[in-house]
Amino acid sequence: MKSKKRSECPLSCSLDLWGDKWSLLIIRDLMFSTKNTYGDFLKSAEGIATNILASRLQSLEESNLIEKLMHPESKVKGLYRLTQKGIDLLPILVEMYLWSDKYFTMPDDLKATIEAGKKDKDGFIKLISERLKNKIA
Amino acid sequence: MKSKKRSECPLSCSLDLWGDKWSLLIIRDLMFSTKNTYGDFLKSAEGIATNILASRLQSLEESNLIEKLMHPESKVKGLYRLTQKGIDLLPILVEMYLWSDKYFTMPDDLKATIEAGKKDKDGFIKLISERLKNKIA
DNA sequence: CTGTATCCTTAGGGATACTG
DNA sequence: CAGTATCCCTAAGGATACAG
Repeated sequence: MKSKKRSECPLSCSLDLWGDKWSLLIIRDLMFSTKNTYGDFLKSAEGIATNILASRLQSLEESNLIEKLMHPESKVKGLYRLTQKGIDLLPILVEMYLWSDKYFTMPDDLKATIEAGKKDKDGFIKLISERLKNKIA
Repeated sequence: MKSKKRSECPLSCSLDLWGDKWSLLIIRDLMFSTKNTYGDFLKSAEGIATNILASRLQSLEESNLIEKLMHPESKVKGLYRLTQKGIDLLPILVEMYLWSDKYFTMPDDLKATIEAGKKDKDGFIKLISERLKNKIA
């Protein structure tokens, strides 16, 4: 939620930017699904509230992790996508998935993806990363 | 702070366990410094409040990310250390540092460490990880 | 010094209504 | 449907006092 800086520690600074319970879930949606609109994010399983979503989209944009574009098919709709800075969070998310895989039971629809990430982590990161970069370019 | 489960998504589950603004800072202290007591954590630069620290230590222990032992030199003191589950968070923290290195200015005392992590990430992780495992064994 | 407890303020967040 | 606004409650968290 972009809280105020607590120390010079880079880890702490990162947490101040996106270390809340919702920001990374929006990032996740933008990374691993085709979700890219307000309504898409709302529909995600966690059930984020409308006001929270709006506030997070705003703070993520202020932090330059995502950017908001005009939707090509609608005047009112925004279209959100990751910036390079946001894309660079990918290795962190991947490691989180790998950790989770060790300590939680994985939903079926994720098993294949995780397996790919486990087999060839760097390759997997590169693949997704390229895919996302192409959207920017 | 171990909030209630919002979905089956492993990423979301992880955040429910340690995705607050303080938990990872305690983990950081246990990983990259010699801090291992209540007073040590209190002294960290971010200035955590006593009640928050106590609550986080408790929830991290409940989640089996850390464990509390008797301090060998004191009857009243607790001694905290990472469990294997906690140690396994290391790659996540390392990726966070590497991301930070790209987008924040690094404090001088961290530059050398980060440089080591950048040069040989896997080796770095293995090194720290072994060091922490030896404390458990 | 290690924690616990209490007080109190603010921020997070759910529900829902509302506007374009 | 996209987003804002309001209401209201609960959780987070700072300050400080207190107990062993």
